[in-house]
Amino acid sequence: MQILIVEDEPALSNAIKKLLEQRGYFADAVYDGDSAVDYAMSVNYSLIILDVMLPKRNGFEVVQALRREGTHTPILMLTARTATADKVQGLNCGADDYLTKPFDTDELLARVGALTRRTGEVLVDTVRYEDLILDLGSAKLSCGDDSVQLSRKEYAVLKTFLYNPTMTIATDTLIANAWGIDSEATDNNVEVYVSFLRKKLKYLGSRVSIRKLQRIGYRLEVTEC
Amino acid sequence: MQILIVEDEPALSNAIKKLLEQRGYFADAVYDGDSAVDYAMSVNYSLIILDVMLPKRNGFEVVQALRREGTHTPILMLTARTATADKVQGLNCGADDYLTKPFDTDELLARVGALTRRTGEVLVDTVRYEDLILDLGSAKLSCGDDSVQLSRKEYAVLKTFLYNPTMTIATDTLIANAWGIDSEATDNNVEVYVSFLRKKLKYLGSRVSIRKLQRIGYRLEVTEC
DNA sequence: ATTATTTTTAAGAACTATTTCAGATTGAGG
DNA sequence: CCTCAATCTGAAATAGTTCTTAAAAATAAT
Repeated sequence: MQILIVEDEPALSNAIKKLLEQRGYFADAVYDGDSAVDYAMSVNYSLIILDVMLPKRNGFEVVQALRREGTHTPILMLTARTATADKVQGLNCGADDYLTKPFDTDELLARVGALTRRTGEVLVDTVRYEDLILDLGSAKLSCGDDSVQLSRKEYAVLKTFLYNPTMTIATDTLIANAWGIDSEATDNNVEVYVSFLRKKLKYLGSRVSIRKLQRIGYRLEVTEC
Repeated sequence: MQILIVEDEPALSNAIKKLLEQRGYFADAVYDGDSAVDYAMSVNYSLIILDVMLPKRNGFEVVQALRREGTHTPILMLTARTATADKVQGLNCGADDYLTKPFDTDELLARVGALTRRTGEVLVDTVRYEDLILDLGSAKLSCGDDSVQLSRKEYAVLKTFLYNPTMTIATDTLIANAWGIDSEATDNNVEVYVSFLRKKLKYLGSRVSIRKLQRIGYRLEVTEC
């Protein structure tokens, strides 16, 4: 369960991130409206927590931009004021819920829970492909009777593959998804993590392997037996 | 789709113009910075391809002038050097992408595609001819049930053939397309790659073969069976 | 604060692609 | 039929990419 936090005040942003991670969510944090749109368009988040007051583009503009692009990800808006006007404007322009600062952690978690649970009525918490099952909650990957725990990055990389099992995925796309759009990560980071994942896939004895197409990208491959 | 080429070296300018026109773009060419600004302000181009080194005003000055005038047309900068400094300066002053010379035609077309696609347009992802299917995403060539992976250069050469399946293609054209407009590649490079491709076509059992017309060029040929 | 785990960085090995070269082969013109 | 230039092909040399490992740095857990 992946959540995007859009909040320019680092202290608050970190606090929310930590809180969510404690509860088993994966959270990315960005600090302005433009990055928010970039991230939200490239990663399939289950929820976006969005401050109204932001550099570059304010929260309302971000919501509008995302909805215009066809993203249905639930959005929880944060506003510093009690102003009902903000609430109305927020909900009008496409947000799903809102919360005024300061709020307590229980309240935040309750709303996060409500909004993520709602995603598509059916709660999808695993991704399957061939003989692999990835548990999105615990990041545990299993194949038959065996299973291994994935680290956060391993999970992020593998998830990109499993969501696009037939596509060849460019290294840059993997970096954008797993490390972040404007990260400093290099091809070598991807190589290392692909290597980790290959080791785990081999250990599990899966039919699925990760193949490299030189200078193009990586793709899942299924070996018939 | 209208493109403005700003390049003072006539050979390169013409080559780019021809290439773009082959792909269905309309291209205007100008040779100095002042004309570039004049043209860009009076015609609504979808893209401007802009050399850094220019008479009268250099590329950076042109970008700045255009952005100051409120033009948002995407700009692709060309620079002769690998200098990252140029790239940074270019992107800082408002260009959207940049390319260092020498570049090959695929790379140019890919970037032109990326920059003009923002304004809509669909992406074709295979080319077919007779019994051959070339997957443009993965550079995989298939024929019936069999398929082989092509290398970068094999792909570039074969694609030129498949885009012009009935034409006789001059060796120089192949060099320009696959190695780059002002590259050092010789006829022998082409010969070697044609040889590689013939081997793969034979392996696939395709009806298509590559025929040499002495001193003229190469052409695809289909053998009836 | 210490320990364990994850992530990043770096370096060399292994692998793949490309270029170069030399000899073999082909084909046109005498 | 012979000769010369053009073309083809295989092999070696070079260049470029990807993989793996280990150690360092950062982060999380105890």
